[in-house]
Amino acid sequence: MSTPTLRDVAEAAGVHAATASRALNPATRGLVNAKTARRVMKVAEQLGYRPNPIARGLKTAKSGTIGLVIPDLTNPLFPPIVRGIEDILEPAGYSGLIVNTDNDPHREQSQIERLRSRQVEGLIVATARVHHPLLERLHDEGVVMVMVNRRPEGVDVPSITPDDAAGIELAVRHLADLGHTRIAHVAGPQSTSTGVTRARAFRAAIRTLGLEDDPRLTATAAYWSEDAGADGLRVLLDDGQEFTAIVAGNDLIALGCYDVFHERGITCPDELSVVGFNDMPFLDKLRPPLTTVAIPHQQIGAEAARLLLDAIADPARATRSVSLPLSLVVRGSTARPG
Amino acid sequence: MSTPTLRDVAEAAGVHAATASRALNPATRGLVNAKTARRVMKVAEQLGYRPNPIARGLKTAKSGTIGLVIPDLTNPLFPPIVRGIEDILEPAGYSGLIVNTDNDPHREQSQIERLRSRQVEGLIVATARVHHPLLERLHDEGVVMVMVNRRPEGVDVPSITPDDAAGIELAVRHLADLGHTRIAHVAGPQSTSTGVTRARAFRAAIRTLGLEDDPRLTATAAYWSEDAGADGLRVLLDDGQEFTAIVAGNDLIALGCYDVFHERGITCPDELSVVGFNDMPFLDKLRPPLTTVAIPHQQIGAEAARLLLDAIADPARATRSVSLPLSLVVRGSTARPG
DNA sequence: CACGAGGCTGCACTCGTTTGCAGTACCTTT
DNA sequence: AAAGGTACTGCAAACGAGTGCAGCCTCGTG
Repeated sequence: MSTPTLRDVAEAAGVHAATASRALNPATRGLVNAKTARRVMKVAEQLGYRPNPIARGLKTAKSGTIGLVIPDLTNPLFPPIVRGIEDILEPAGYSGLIVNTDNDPHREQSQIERLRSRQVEGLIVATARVHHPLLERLHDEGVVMVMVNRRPEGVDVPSITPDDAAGIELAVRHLADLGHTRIAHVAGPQSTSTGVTRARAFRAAIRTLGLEDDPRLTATAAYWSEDAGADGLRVLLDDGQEFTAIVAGNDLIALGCYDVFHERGITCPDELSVVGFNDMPFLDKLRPPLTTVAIPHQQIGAEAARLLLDAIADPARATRSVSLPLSLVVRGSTARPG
Repeated sequence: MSTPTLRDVAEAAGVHAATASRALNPATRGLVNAKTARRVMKVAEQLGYRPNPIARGLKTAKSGTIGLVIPDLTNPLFPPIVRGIEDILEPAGYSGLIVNTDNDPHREQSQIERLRSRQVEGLIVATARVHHPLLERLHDEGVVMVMVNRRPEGVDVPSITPDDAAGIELAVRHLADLGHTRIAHVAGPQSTSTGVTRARAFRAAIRTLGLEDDPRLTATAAYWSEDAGADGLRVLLDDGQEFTAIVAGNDLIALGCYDVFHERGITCPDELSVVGFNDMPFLDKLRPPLTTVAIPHQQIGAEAARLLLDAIADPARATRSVSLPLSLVVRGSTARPG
């Protein structure tokens, strides 16, 4: 026979199913005789009874699942975030349902529909599009959600973001400490909020540290990609700019810089230092290993899950947002200027 | 008000809930008058009706979910597999529930318990332990499952595995074609089935290609790790063996070889060629980019999902197992012998 | 000793959907 | 015109657990 039901337990313990239900539920256990409760629990244990969450969900309108909306699990950015989320969800008795949107708005919409029809109790959204009417609508409909890696615009939704500005300052300060004075920035696309924030933070850090604040030392990559990063650095180089260090908008852009080094016979870190952003896996395997700003992905995920659970428990609570501190991982791509 | 229920639709369409149910379900639609069916469907559409899978699951004892048991999502091996699985599951109306075991048998057990109590209809297991009493028990209890990356021992369960032997032969043949005759192998731990299979395949390939079959050209790494790989190569080198190319048990071991090259001033590929195994992400970013055998991770996941869906649809069907062909990705770490 | 008050427990209904069975109406056939 | 079929449709009972309500028993109190 298959898994025992509540009735089986009740029968075996010689009580009514209702009593068994109350005995097994810590919240209602006080309503039943302590001795009876113990007996029921023991029988349940012996029979290996597991409450059927589907049946429970039907009655309580709670599914015990939450939806994780991400662009693509294959992007190494997300697995640690997901892991962090699951680690919090699991002890709380929740499970995560992952959907990939591939950054396609239609897919995103239909995937979220799927999640909603599966009765998820909340959403953790990690997709990156800036303006987002769908999310506004969901929020209006009372769907509980939390955003990750991006501060929502207009919508009153809690969010978890890395403190980009502080991270950039960490990078610049590290280079300044090494003795660099002319530092360049290959920024990410200025159509993304991260790209803008980091570029702005770069200039701010340069100024507060009293370094040379030359707008010509900033190039912009068209995409968050290796190729675009390489192009960005080439522009700087072909422009005849002089600099001894580069702060890249993210790790992929830094990898693009590596390609240009190779192509033009520049040695790193002797002639040019680079620091990346994100701390993707395997960066320590590069030659030279890349110095980068590490984002606490797992912690971000965990924090997001905690926020969501709070919001589910008490939807009225004021939305709060968290900005997590970053750290610098110093490896071999940065050194004193030659 | 919240999402409309089947009864709401039925009422709005002027029929009984049972009729609405039949009209909405393609399988039973033939039982109801075509005109009525159309009306019901139109009303459902207008009201934005979404069947509640929880209620449906309660009645049909099908949850529409399947469990994905993996050691750690953070390991870059798994995201593509998971992605491949989800891509098949989704159009079939299923969702995957991911759990991480961290290779801890206790955790594995409790996680699988969790999945079962959530009424998953099947399991895709990608954990690596060799002997596995838990899985045998589950199989005996009639739990439908599929194994990934590992052929089950003793248990009669379908599995999807990469064709390791063919992959190794690809690597050896590539090196032979380049002109190498004395090829070494830094094997993975011989306590793992993959380690054994690949080492055996290596010797077999050497012989079929008529190369020098010298047992002293094989060293064994104690773990699937960079350090262990480095140690393996050092043994070979210190032994005074002569060879011009290395087939590494996997990419991490190959990375270990890179470390030794660096440490002893050996240039790759001029003095020594290397080929890895797995095609981890970012291998193309190394200097030199690593030639390696690529495993079709996503396809493996997809195939596993297909097999599982088949098994769910028809549990009686004979278990079949699939071995997927691999391909060689030629990059910069292999060249003609100097 | 009678009565009221708790403390427990059981009854029965509910959640939203599916499905066997019974019924109705209409059509065909003899 | 009656009998039998067919094509629908409705009724009601599930699935497994949660919960308001009523009833029972027991104990304490006046």
